[in-house]
Amino acid sequence: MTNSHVTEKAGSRETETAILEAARNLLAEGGLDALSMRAVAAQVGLSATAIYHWFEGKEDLVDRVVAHGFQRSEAYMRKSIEHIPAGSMERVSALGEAYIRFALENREYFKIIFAIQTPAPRHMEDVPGQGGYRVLRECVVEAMEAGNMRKTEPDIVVLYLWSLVHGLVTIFMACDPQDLLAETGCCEGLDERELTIGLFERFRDVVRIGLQPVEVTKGGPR
Amino acid sequence: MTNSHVTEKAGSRETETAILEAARNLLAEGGLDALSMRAVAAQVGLSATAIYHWFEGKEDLVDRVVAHGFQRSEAYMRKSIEHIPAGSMERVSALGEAYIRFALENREYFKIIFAIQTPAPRHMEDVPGQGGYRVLRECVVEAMEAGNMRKTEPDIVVLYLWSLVHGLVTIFMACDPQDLLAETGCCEGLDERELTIGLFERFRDVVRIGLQPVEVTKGGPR
DNA sequence: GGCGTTAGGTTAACAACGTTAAATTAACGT
DNA sequence: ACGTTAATTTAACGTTGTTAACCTAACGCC
Repeated sequence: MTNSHVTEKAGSRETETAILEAARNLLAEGGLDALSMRAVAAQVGLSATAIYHWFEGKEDLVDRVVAHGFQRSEAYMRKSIEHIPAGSMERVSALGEAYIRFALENREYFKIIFAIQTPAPRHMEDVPGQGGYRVLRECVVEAMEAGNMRKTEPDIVVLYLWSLVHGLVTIFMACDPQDLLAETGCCEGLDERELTIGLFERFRDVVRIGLQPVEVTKGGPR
Repeated sequence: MTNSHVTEKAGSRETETAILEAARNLLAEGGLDALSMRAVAAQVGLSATAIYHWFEGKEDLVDRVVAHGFQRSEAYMRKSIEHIPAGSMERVSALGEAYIRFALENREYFKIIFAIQTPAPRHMEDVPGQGGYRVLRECVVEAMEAGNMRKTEPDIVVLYLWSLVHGLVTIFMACDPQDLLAETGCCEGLDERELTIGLFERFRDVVRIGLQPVEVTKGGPR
């Protein structure tokens, strides 16, 4: 070994960790296009091919980066609701907002989850925290048991809520609907984050009414 | 010119069209990874660099493919609702289902809309049919005017519905939640399309209650 | 001490990619 | 015949992910 850069840092797993960290940083700063094996290697002070000792290939490296991101997002969401009473709709709502905030604060990472062309869809059980599904489901179940949400299959409700926040963020990352919303006056002077979260708050009434316990809607037009 | 392949087909715009068609076919069959300039050129019977006469570069080619896909999706959706009475919630619902069907029938194309790392989000006004936004807004406005949906800013409702179907499709394309749904018994023996549409139908009650006109919910817990 | 083995790298090379620039050819108008 | 234009090809470049051969230090064993 001739490279003193690595001599100082090398340990049994420290190189692997350094590679992952370099990959994450490159992704965060420059997106997927910036994430090349040569760029990662340069950051760590190795040759590009040294990475193949620790990872199967680029796809493996990216998968590992993604998995770590899933862990961080779950931790982020759990932290954002830990001070809110269990069983409340406020907790469910705060989770939705946390999902959006995490995505917007980690947009490059968030993008690649759904951008990467895997041969088959990921199995959710293999994903850390199930992509946020687990914590959302806990909150939904609690709200149902507390009588604050109508009782139905929790998984359907979880998918409904998840689809909603996920769709909102995804659309905003790909398209700029500000010109569409100009008439509503709700986007003036707001940056993307404020607008996205503001829209989510506008959705909350619809969601809350749609999910309120059945007793209240019995006299409805059904 | 030595290539008889092109001699037969060349016209002032026929080459351009052939290139676009080849790109679409490659994308549909093999996804974004299969879409290289050399592969497209081989399909048309040209050298890879001939494409640069017609397109600025690969990005331009893909943008054109995407724009065409947007047009097709709008036409698909308009066709799917043309026999359903205007102003009805059924029409809104059918639109959501059509969005999902189009996405699942054109998954590779659908994926690249949101996978492509554009420098900035697309301006919706620049997108043909505004990505489906326009036709959905028309239906929402009609439903509100007919008294079948509560009156509020149409654009908020449109974004709510769009986020929902878009999120559902996007999640399903990236993840496989079947193992999560095993307990609910709603996914047995169903393929992806049936499952996705089945879930969308399960969402409809929530959506309909959440969007019903205000008079009915006045006595609610608000 | 010599040898074989292993871990963690480097180097050399390859195929494929998107792209630029120069060269070529056919068609047209004067 | 000549100049111009459109539509291509060819040659070449830099970049990418990757494979395989090679290198070196460290270790354990005889």
